[in-house]
Amino acid sequence: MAVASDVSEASDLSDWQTRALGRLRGGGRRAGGARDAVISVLARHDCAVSAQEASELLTGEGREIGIASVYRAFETLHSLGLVRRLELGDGVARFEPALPSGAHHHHAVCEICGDVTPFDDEQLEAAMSSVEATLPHQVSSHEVVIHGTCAGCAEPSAD
Amino acid sequence: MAVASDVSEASDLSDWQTRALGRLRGGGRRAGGARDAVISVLARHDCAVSAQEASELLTGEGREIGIASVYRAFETLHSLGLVRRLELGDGVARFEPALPSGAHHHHAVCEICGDVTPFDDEQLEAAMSSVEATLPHQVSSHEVVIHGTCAGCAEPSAD
DNA sequence: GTTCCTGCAAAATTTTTGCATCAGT
DNA sequence: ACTGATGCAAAAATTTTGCAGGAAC
Repeated sequence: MAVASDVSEASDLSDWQTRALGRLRGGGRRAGGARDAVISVLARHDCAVSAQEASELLTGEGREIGIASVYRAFETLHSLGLVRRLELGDGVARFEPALPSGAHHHHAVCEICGDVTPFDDEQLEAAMSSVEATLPHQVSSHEVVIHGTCAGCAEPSAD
Repeated sequence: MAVASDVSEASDLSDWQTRALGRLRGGGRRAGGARDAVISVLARHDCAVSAQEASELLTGEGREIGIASVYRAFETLHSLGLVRRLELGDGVARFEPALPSGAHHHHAVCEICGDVTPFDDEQLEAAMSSVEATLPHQVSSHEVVIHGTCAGCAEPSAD
């Protein structure tokens, strides 16, 4: 299956949220509203959320968080390995939960509307592993970004 | 072979430079020193050059170019499909020649020293093609970024 | 009460834009 | 001369940092 949106991921995300909160507490850190809020946004959206988006989503649900706190939350989570940091080509950093299972997906970005579609593929991961084995690097992560036009934007409608 | 640095690419790059200059002339555009300078930097470096780097390289060889002109040159070349635009994870856009053959490579970035190593792999490209076929997108390009620690930085030397 | 967190504002970066000047055709 | 290219400076956008006030333990 190419598009990653299994039901199983729902519980993974719930686990992730619990784990993230636990890791923060365990590290001598405090519960702080802003950080929990950012974690909850990530847990609900899973895929590629920017600081702006997280801030707007939270504002939309009545939970207004300073943008600096959002960036700081992302930074903290990233340094703990709890989120992946992505750049999809528009000059904005995005973050998404790093699941303990190592499960992850990649992204197809529409050059017209900017829509981001997640996908995953076993053979692609296998090929990545092979390539990584040939590099002298100690690989910690990888990301694949596909650029193109999404089905909606490519539609031969009004032309 | 994993690391892309064939001798054959040298002539590809020479061709690319000629072609890029031709395309600019053909589009009613003028020769302008800044744009030619940026093209020559890309042709010589091939791999992932940022605006800052291009500017510094040119300054280093006595050819001082305004940073705005460098950005404008990249933009023009990108809109003509002559360069690929990349983001490797540090919040900076990088550009490299888009060869007419479609030949391209990907990048491994060291998280310690920031060094960028190009690589390519046929099987990886094949896997990418397969995945792309399953997407409803009209794919125009793709990029793969591997994050990790390079051999030099991983060395168990002074510890 | 102490320590960490949060938010605002200011700063630092990267990239874009306006405008007057300069260069290619 | 005309038109587009360039450079400088200002603006815009994204991200980071300083600091005072507030919250968690």
